Amino acid sequence: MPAPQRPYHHGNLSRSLLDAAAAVIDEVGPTQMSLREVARRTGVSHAAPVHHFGDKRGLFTALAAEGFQMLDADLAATRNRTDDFAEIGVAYVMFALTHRAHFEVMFRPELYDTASADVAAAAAAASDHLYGPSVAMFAPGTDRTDAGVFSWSLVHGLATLIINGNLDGFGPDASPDPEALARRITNLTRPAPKHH
Amino acid sequence: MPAPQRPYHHGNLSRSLLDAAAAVIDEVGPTQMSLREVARRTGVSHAAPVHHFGDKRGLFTALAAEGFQMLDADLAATRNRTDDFAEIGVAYVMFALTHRAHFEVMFRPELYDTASADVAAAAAAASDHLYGPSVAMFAPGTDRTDAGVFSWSLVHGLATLIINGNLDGFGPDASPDPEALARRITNLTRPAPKHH
DNA sequence: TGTACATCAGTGAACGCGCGTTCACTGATGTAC
DNA sequence: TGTACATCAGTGAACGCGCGTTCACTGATGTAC
Repeated sequence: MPAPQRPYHHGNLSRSLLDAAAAVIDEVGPTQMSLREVARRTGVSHAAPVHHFGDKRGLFTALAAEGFQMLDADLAATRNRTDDFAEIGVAYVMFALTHRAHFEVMFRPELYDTASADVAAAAAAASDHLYGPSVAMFAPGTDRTDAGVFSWSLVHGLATLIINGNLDGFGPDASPDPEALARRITNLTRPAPKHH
Repeated sequence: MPAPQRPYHHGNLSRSLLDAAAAVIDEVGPTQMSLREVARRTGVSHAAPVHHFGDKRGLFTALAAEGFQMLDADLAATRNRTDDFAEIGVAYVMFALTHRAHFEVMFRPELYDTASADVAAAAAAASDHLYGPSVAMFAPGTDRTDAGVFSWSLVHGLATLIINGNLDGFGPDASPDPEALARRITNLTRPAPKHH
């Protein structure tokens, strides 16, 4: 007898559903993502996701948690290399661009369960990587929260404008090489070009 | 005979629909706004909007154009008072917070017709008010576009983080007085506290 | 080594819903003569 | 001043659609004994 083309049990459905969800969100945005489309792409009945995420909100919560964990990991890796905010900012922007679906979900708290312990822990850890190196950029005595909000706003705004396509057509350098753009922008926070 | 409670013709339907749309978007976001709900709130048949905007995209286009015009007016008024980027940035953030619905539509180009002449003209005028005062903040020779993208990212990011509720719980000063927060943040762009 | 049984993972039909758009229509308005 | 008629603005029923969720079910797996 021939082996069945696909076994009854998927084996890795949770993972596959998350990947498919990210792909759908990349294309149509989080609010237009449907569970049925995600199931369809995974080749599974549209009722199957219920067993893994409960409902749509559950899937978003899983994506948000995963996103903050990845962001935390990326920023930690960069910070392991340097404490220069400019580079950490570049890592933030690059995370947003390469994990656009996760990024979009993460910053729409109305989509998921923000009380989730997974989400909260990873989000706190990630934001610490931004806030920490920020204070060093400013005059002594600058409020730590203000410094953090400044840095976060800068890189979050840049990532958002690029993702939404608002920078398209604003000079030749805006789109083609976002990493170079991000590096130039975050480096503008330096008080003076002292380093050679 | 008693006067009819409401005349057959609305008289100001276009304006009323735009206002209702803004109210709905304030509550559920642009992607969840439905034409039927907008018509419902305006007290009019759900097919009525067609006569004024053609389709849903048309309504979004009208909102975007109106939004950029209002933003342009707000920034122009501020710039008439001062060329200090910090104040212009505050005006940008305050516009976003007080015209949240318009703001959200304006920066989702996929929702509306970006080729609309009304939109393009107002958007260009508004961004000029940001780009202009930005260069003055940086060392001579700084690229004008980079300086503009920096400033825009900063204030756009701050507005976005506040609107999305991402700053909630990040220190006592984050939410209660957004104008004071915005002013503190934009003032951090000053090279040194020279002015008394 | 076998067997009974609980549990887990997935199916497919059905539910009720709200949506954008189309359609034939009607009431109101304005303009040509 | 009156009348015909085109145009504009709004109605309400109907269309087809995709959605999230529920439901009774079945196939597969693992574990107790």
